[in-house]
Amino acid sequence: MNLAGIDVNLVVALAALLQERSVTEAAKRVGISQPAMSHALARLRETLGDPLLVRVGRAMTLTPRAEALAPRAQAVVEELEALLAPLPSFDPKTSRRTLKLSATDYVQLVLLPTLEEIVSREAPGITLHVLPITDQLAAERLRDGEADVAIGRFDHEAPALDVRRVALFRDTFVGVARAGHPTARGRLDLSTYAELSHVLVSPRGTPGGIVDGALAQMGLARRVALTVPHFLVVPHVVASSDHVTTMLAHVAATFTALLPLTTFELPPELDLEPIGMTMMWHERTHEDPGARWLRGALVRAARPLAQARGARTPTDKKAREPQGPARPRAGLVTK
DNA sequence: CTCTTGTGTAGTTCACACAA
DNA sequence: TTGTGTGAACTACACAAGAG
Repeated sequence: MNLAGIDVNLVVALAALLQERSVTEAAKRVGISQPAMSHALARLRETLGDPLLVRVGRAMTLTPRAEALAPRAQAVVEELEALLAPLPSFDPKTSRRTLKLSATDYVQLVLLPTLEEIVSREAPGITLHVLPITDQLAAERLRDGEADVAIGRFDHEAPALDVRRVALFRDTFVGVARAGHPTARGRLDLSTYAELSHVLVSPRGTPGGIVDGALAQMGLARRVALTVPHFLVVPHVVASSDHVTTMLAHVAATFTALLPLTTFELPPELDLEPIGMTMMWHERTHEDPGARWLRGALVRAARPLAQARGARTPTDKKAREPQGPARPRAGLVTK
C-alpha cells in the first residue's frame, strides 16, 4: 500500500468513529461538520472494503473488522499526537537532563567554576558532561551530537552553514614568573624578555608558539628551557624555578592567587593579538530548550571575563541569543 | 519562471429519509 | 417530533499542465 496516497486525517476520523460509534459525535470530537464526517466514513469504507459502522435502528454498531481496528487506530492516533507534539519544555529547576559541553582545558579552568555555580543554583538536577577538545573538528562533533555546545578558538575551522557561532570573550597575554624573580618584574624590554629561560606550552608537542612566531618576525628568538603539553603544570614549574612563561591573563590571575607567582607586562614590541573564545552549537540544538539554557548560562558565566581588560562581550557584537531560557527567539548570531 | 486554466478533493449548507 | 445519517449542490483550495 502506498502510504503517500493515504490522508492521515482519515485515520483520525476512523479512530473517532470507532470510539464514538456515531458519525455526529465523531464529527464533534474531530471538529468537522457531521456531513464531512459522513463523507470521511464513506471514503474509509471504500479504502478498507468494509462498512465499518452499520445502522441498527437509531444506533450504529461496529462490524467485526471495525472492532478489530478500534484499539490499533486509537494507538496510531496517540502515536501521531506524540510525534507532532511541541518540544518538551525544559524547567532547569526540575530537569534531570545531561548536557554536554566540549571545551579546552583553558576554558574549563576560567569558566567552569562560575558555570558550576550557576548550574548548582538554577539547575541542580542536571548533569554537566564536559568533554575535552579533540583533533576532530568541533563542528563535526556538534553535528554528530557528541556535544551540545563547544567553546574554544575555532579560527582554523571554516564557518559552516549548519553551525552557529557567538564570540564569548577575549583574553590577552601576560608574563608570569615566580614571586621575587630577579629579572621578571614590571615591564621588560624585548632583549631582556628574550634572554630569560621560558616554559612553552605545546599541546601537540610541536616546537615554537605564538610568542616564537612574533619574535621570529623581528629576527629574534627566545630560549625555551621546557616544553609541556598542558598549561596546568606550568605555574607550578614557574613558581619553583627561575623559568618564566607567557600565558593568558585569566589563567595567570587564577594561579597568582594560588601560588607564589607574579605577572609582568610583555615588551610593547611583542604585539600579540588577544585570543578570542567562541561558543559554537549546531542548528539541530538551536531550538532545544535545554541547550538554550546552557548557552545562556555560559554567556552569563563568561560575562565577568568578557568585561575584563582586553575583552569584548557578546552583547557588544551582534550576537544576543544566549541570554537564558526566557528568550523565545535567537538573536542575530554569526553563522 | 509566471500566469492561467482545468481537474480533483474535501469542506460546507441544505434537504431529505428513516427509526424511535 | 426529534435525532441521525446520507446525498446533492456549491465553494475553496491544491496541484498539474500548458501557454507565453
